[in-house]
Amino acid sequence: MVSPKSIPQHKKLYEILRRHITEGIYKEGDLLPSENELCQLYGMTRPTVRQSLSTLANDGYIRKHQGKGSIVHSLPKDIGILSVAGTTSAVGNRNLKTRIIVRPVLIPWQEDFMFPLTDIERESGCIYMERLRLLDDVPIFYDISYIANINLPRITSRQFENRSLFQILRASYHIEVMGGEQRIKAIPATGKISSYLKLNEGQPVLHLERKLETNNPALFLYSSIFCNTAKYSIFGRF
Amino acid sequence: MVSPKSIPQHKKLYEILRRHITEGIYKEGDLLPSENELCQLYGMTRPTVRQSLSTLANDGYIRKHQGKGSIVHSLPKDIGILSVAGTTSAVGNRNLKTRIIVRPVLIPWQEDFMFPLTDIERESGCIYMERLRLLDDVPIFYDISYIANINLPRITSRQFENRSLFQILRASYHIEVMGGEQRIKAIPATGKISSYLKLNEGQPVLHLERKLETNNPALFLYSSIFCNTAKYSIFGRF
DNA sequence: TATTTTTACTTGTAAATACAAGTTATTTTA
DNA sequence: TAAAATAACTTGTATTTACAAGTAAAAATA
Repeated sequence: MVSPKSIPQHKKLYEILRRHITEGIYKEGDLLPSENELCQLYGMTRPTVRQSLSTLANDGYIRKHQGKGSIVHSLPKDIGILSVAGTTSAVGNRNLKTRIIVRPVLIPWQEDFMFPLTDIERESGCIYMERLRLLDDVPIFYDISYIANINLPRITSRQFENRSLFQILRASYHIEVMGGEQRIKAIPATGKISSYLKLNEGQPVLHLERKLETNNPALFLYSSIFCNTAKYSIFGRF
Repeated sequence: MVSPKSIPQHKKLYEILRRHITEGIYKEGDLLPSENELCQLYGMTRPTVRQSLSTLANDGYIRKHQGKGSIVHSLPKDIGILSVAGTTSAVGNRNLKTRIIVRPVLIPWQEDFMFPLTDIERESGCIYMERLRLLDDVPIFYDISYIANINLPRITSRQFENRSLFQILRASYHIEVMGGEQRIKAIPATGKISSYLKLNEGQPVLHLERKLETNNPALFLYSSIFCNTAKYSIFGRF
């Protein structure tokens, strides 16, 4: 298993501040303590503090302004790495439910997979699952996930109801998503997709094909996501 | 006007390396010179070099590996900030054309604009233009742009054919895009959209509403983009 | 020869220091 | 009072130094 080792100071401060922002201790528009104040507070030097703030800025949690300070720029609540923004009103995180359609099973990779695979991935087999995610009991995401079976013992027997796949991977296997790539297109709803998302055949559906990189350089998370964007938009920052 | 001032060293090196990567001097998978070599080559200290590399990594041009080095991870050719990835084969940049549908004109902002506007933006008026972007003579993007008329003299009389809006803003006004946010949805093609993109009514179209931040904190670039994703996907990295 | 160990090189983390440059509030001056 | 200058903040840039940790090739060893 992965040992905790010693976590660098700049990462510790990053996690502290990120938690303070996401938990609302610092609210949107608030000014963070100045770099020198953070130095004193947490007993670090300015380069170390600046590295934490730099990461926070890159991740979109704050904006830095020379002469002013660091201003909190909190992101909308996200679902995994995706975010939804209501077209009419803001969406809380409360009414989000996850329904499992196909429990995690170990299967061989399909020949014509949407992304090229390494030999190691092919040999390891594919953990496959299908989920439906609902907002206010309206199906929004139909999500097909594919993960190479590399160092993920007992994953097929874990509870995925109302828990993010990312949360489980992070908590149980110390796997963190580092970045990734995706292809986006608009397609007409057909068969399974239209029935799961409760749309008429031919209605437009957003289709995302994504490959996520993790802190394990051999392990990628793949997913094919179909979104009903009639009521909600996908929201993104870059 | 914006004076050139003195550009920081880390930014200079960033630009040099970025150009070397995009121009193919360093190809995908190549190892960049080590940090110490770059220090010697460009007469900088390691923290300065590291800042350049850190920015390159954040922008997705390289990946850093402890003990190994920095590996080039070049992005696909982009169109503005958007990227396209062919579903069958890679797409070069050669066959890309831009057709102006509505030349830049100064108009008042519409009341129900897709993003909230500041008073300064409203008072400044809106530079409006419509463009169609074609790949191999097939219309892919129908692009409506809105820019607040803040310090952009003579912009309505510039040449936009086959030049990116971003290129012009960067070259003529020293405006650089820092980041932004977007909403994505799938909608059915209607009227003008279906005719410009040569699609049947009701066929799925990708709709992006984006707000881009610039190095001028008062200036944002807004655009509403309709994409024909029947043949090509929108490609993104994060 | 094959394995292990060592060495050299890579990036990562961290400190202490200095000055530049932008912002804001205060103070001074007209 | 109102404008201008100043001072006291803020973040930005940059150098120097040191050691930790990961990687890969070279050398030593079995």
